[in-house]
Amino acid sequence: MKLAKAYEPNEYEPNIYALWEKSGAFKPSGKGEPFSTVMPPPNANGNLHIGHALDMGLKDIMVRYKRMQGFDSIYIPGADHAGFETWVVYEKELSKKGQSRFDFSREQLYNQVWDFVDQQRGNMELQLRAIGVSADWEKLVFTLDEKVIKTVNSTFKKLWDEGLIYRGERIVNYSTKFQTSYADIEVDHKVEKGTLWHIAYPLIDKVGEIVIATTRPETLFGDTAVAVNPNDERYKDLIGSHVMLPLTDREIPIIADDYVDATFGTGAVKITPAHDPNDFEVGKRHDLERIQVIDFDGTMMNVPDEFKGLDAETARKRTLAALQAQELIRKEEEIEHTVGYDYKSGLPIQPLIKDQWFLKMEPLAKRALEALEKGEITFYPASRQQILKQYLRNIRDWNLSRQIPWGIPIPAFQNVADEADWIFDDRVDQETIEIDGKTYKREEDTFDTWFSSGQWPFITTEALDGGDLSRFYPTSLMETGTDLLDRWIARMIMLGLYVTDQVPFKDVYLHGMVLDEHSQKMSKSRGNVINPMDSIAAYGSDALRLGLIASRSPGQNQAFGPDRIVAGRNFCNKLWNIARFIENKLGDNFQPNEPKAKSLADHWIIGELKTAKETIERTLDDYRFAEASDAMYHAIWDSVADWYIEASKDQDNPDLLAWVIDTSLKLAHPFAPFVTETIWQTLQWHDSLLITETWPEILPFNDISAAEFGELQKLVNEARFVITSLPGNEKYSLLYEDDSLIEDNKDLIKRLAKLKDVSILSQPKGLRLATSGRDAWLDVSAETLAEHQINLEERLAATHKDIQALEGRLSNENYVKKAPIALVEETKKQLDEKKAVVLRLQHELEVLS
RNA sequence: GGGCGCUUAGCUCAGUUGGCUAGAGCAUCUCGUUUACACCGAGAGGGUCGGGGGUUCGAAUCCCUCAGCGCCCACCA
Repeated sequence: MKLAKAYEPNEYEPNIYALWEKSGAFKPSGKGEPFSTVMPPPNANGNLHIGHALDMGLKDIMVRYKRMQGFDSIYIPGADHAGFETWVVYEKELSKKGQSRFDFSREQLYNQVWDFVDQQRGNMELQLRAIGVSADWEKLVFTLDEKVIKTVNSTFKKLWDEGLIYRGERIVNYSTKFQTSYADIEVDHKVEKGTLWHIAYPLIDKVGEIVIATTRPETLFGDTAVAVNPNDERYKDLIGSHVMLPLTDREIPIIADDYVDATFGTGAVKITPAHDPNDFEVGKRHDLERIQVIDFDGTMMNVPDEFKGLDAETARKRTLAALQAQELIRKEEEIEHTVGYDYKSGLPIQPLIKDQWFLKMEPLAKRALEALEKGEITFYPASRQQILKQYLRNIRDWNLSRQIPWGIPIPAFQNVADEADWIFDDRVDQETIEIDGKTYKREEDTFDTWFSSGQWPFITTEALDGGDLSRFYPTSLMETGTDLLDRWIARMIMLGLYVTDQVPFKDVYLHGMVLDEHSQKMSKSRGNVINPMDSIAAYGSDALRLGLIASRSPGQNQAFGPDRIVAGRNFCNKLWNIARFIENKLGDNFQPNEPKAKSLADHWIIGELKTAKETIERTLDDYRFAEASDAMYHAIWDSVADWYIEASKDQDNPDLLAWVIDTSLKLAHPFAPFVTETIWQTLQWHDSLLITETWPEILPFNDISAAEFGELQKLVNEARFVITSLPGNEKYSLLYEDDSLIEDNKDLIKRLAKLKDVSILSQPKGLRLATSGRDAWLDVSAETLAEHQINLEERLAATHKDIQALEGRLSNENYVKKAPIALVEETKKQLDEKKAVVLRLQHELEVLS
């Protein structure tokens, strides 16, 4: 088969992927040590972004590498219903149609979203194929699959039975925009400048007032006390007396509580148990009433008529105006404080009281910490483990319930006759159930998405049922973005240990964010988003993968631009053209025999590929993707293409040439799967798939012959350097004196250094190639030589400097005594070489003068 | 307030037990169409590795310190 002049990835990629998939290459072999990784299920609500391409690409490199190395390997794909995230997307769709969630029943909504997601999922899976993930599609798990729900429910029941689940009224982070509560880690905390208003509350029992300080005056209507520190001398006498709550006719007490910091503000705090977590706790201690004044939709309630229905921000302005009118504002102070924002809408989060399901985290976190202390999981980069530990040490209970219909229903029912009586039952398709003559009503909330995602490794590997994938649990590698350390990694470790008594994975690799080429975050609003599908269409899937992993280190955010993709594309084309040359050279009917090194170049290239192979193994085993890819890239481009292919034009060893292309393709395959497989399929001596080929074996070679080729390279390099530094574009001949290495490789040297000729002579003549250490000259004319004198002097000076440095090192007694012997020997050898160069240069200068 | 990270060539970044002349991609300059490739080849220039100090025979790499930048966590109203 004749290959086109340039590699056109789009012509081949879809067919190659179909070939792999059809052949069953993605399935585990069932032989060898297991290697497994699970896909962080992409949200089934839209398109993949560039981060996915990196995420999926890194894992795919490992899976392909391990597969070729003979591991029983699997990459388990997934799709996430992404409860809240999808819900937000779907609500937008609804509002486009002029509809809202309130127009439908829970079942209707669930079904509508299901259809929406089903459609999106197909699209997403196509995109994953375009990225080239070698995932076992038959094992795909969707987070709303029957088996997922079953496992999630049984985990919930276990937690419930063991007293780790509780339901209660708590202050929760509430999004008034999306009308659901959030987990603590879903709140964006921002430090901002704000105003601390000092407001006078008139005393009732006594003459005077007490001044409280607050940043949220609009919640004043929900105040049920004023608190001071019990040891605060200023207010000691006032404890137990009452104040009149401004703008109302309500009397509230002044109480003492240690929570109050006497040094902050005025030392007196308004207590609003329904709208502040601290006040909530104070309220519990003092048995205070909770008055909700901000409704779940974010508008004011239980307030005087003129404030009713206002949004919180407007209510704040009006409240301040009303207080101003009554001359109750004593002071305005600028302060820095943190404000919680809805990570999705950007609006402030309202702390509101709601009955919610909570998971006690402390016992789970404790086990996770123990496992981390024991080193049961290795982190890349290691520093992230510290951050995780810190998170686990300060963990708070997890609010599991979300007030959205899209998700796994919480399997709980409430006795209609007894509000406090909740039971576990998974018959969530029924609104009410009867048990022992009692009627129970279904919980309407769904689980936080991360509750199911947190069980992902043992769900996808069917570890609990002993399914045929259970040999892959615990999984080998968990690879995801640094941003998911707490919300996903931590929870998988905790729930994994809780449910399976094992850590869910051995290694965790975290990648940083893909930023745009100016290190700015990619975002639609900035318009700097690189769409992976567009890149693939323009440059090919391999180019994108190569570009993404180049120069990237774990946990580090890194800029990424078209330059890197282009470089990847160019590499693929280089590989393509190496193949074109070789196929052309070998002919259509070639069938290789046992490859064997014959020429110096043969020995040398085997050595180069050996080094590359070992470097790739060493780095990849340590997840140093960029270094591995770099080693592969330069072995193929610099060694195979620039030297070996050139050398092959003057020699004939087809068996070895075939071995070189085969080995190159194998080494490159994890990094550039499509182009390597495409080429493999065109090589007529293969009837296999590269994807399931074995990792290359290196042929025996002779070190000395390889080193001799290195000598030739040195000579060629010097000739090239000297020729380009000479004026004009003349061609020169190389003359040599009794040198069998040159004699035997005349044609090669002539070709590589672009010489007119290479010939033996009896008398030295022209310009000597001094640094290569051989008896070789270029036939440079006397006039040119005179001009060249300066060049020689410069080189002599530079060499002298090198000698000085080397001698300095060797004259240091401690260096000779303490440095490794090999290093000292190397230094000595270098010194000798440099000295020889000086002699030759000096000789040249003498001849010239 | 705690924790983590970054500062290396014009740009974006690698550099893992401290050891040859500190690397890559892109960009720049010179030359070149020799049939694998101009998505190319040959060559070159460009860095006091943020500043200062220390440990060491030897530091981009380890320690201290200063400066600048970024991220995460934290209920002080």
